[in-house]
Amino acid sequence: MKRRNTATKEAVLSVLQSSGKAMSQGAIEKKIGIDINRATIYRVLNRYCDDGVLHRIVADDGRQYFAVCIKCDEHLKPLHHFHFRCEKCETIECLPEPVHFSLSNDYVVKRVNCVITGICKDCAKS
Amino acid sequence: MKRRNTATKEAVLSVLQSSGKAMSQGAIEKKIGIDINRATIYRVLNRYCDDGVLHRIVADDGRQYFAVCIKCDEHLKPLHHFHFRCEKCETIECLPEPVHFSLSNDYVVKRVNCVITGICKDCAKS
DNA sequence: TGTATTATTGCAATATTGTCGCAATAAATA
DNA sequence: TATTTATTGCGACAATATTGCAATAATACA
Ligand SMILES: [Mn+2]
Ligand SMILES: [Mn+2]
Ligand SMILES: [Zn+2]
Ligand SMILES: [Zn+2]
Repeated sequence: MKRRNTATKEAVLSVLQSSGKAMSQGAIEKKIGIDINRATIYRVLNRYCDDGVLHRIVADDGRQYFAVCIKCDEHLKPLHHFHFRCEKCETIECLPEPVHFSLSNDYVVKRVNCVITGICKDCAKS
Repeated sequence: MKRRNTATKEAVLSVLQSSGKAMSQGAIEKKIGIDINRATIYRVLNRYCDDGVLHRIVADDGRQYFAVCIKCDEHLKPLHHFHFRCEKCETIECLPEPVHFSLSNDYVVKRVNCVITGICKDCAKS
C-alpha cells in the first residue's frame, strides 16, 4: 500500500507541526483552514500513526489526540513519555518526562498511554 | 445528598469486588446476573467514584473502567498506580507499581491516568 | 503525452460509549 | 402509616470514531 502525496495529508501534518502539541480531529479541523471531511482527517491521522509519523494519545476525556513523533535517537523525547492535558486551554502537550515502570517479563507490553490532567503552567498564571 | 442502600448498588459493587479487576459498564452488566438498566449502572458507578469507593480508568480503547479503591494508608496500593489492559482477556488490572513523575510546580495536577496495554501474564502463557 | 491502476476522498450510514430529562418507584425517617 | 426524596427505567440525545461505496485524482508506465 504505497502512499500518495495529497494536499490534505500535508495540511494535516502542517497543522500538527506548527502547533507543537497533540490535537484532536476537531481541533485540527478548526485550524486547518481548508474544508476536509471528518472521516478523511481520521483516515489521514490513522495512516500517519501506522507509518510512525504521528503517535496517538487517548486522554481521560475519552478522545484521541495526535502528535508528531520525535525520534528517540534525537534525544529530545523518549519513546514513552508523559502527556499533560490542560482542562482550561484544551491542549495536550508531550512532556519530556519519560515513563518508567517495571513489570514481570510474563507481560507483553504493546503500548503505554500516560496522561496527567490539570491546569498547565500558562493557564495557571492567570 | 444522602445515599440509600439498594440491591443494584450492592450488586454492582459485589461484581467489582469479586473480580478484583477494573471493569467496564458492559462487562459488569454481563456478570451481574440481574437485569439493570445501562444508565443506572453508569449512575451507580459515577456515584461510587464521587464517594471515593471506586476509581475510574480511561483506557486507550477510549472506554471507562472502574475498580475498587484500595486505601493508601493500607500500604497495599499507592494513590497513583499503573494499570495493565490485556487485549486478549479484555480485563484491566491495577498494578502495584506507583507512577512517578516530576513536573514544574507551575502545573496543577488533578488526575493521573496511566495504562499499559498488551498481553497479561496469564494470557501470555497460552 | 495519454492511459491504466489504485490510493485517497466525500458522503451518508452505522457503531459505540456515555449522559440527561422525566415520570415512576422505593428507601429512609418520623 | 405517611412523607420526603434518592434512585431507577426508559427513551432520547450527544459525541466520537469507523465503514461501505462511488467518485476523484496521484502515480507509474506505455
Ligand atoms: Mn507525545
Ligand atoms: Mn487502579
Ligand atoms: Zn492550559
Ligand atoms: Zn489477559
